Amino acid sequence: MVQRSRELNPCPVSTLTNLLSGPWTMYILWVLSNSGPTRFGALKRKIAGISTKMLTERLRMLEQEEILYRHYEPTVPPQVTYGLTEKAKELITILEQLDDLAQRWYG
Amino acid sequence: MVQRSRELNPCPVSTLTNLLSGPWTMYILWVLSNSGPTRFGALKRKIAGISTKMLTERLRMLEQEEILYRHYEPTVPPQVTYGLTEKAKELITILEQLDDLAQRWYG
DNA sequence: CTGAATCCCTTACGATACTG
DNA sequence: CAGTATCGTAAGGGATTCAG
Repeated sequence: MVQRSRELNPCPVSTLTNLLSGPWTMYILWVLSNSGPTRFGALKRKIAGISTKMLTERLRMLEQEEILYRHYEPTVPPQVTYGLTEKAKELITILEQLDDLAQRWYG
Repeated sequence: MVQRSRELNPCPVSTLTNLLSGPWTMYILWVLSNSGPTRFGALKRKIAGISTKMLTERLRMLEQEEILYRHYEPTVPPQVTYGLTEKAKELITILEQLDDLAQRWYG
């Protein structure tokens, strides 16, 4: 159900939370927020335990929502860099508040 | 992975986002926030499509985190009411911001 | 290096039936 | 009414392999 489409569920909040609810999603945003634009391999290393499949899957999804961008450099070997868009930064602001809360509750 | 325990993952934000990432979780909070304390059956009706199992499961989890409380009234038939705790209200504040965002992005 | 494709196994989840 | 118990299925996600 994580992947309910926007069409099937017209509620805006659901659209957003369904997106964020995916595994690793918030964590990916968090890492990109702290590290700035990051290449695929580096991202995978920073997110210990994530599989290639999961990482690409989540990146595609976030890219599609224009929450992050993908920059492809056709060198050999190719370099692909992911970074947050302006849209993402609004989201990050909110995630930072979640972080504050988490610190107080569990920190 | 949704259910990673607090012990295994010491990061506070992960603890919180793992909790919120569960299916229906945010939606349940949302409904309780809008409706005030609500009985089990009513809750189930308001959250169209959720199964009994899922609902109880999520409720137990949120109760354990003291994000909501469970009030049992031993009448016949028994009445059980769920409501948000003070802790939850901090969370709701943040969820409201997510709502704003969602409205602007998808609304 | 950055993925796409395949296989395979686990578990999450829904449906159903039953209890205090 | 408010759940618990059991079961079966669908699919989510890891490991691995291959490709541009």
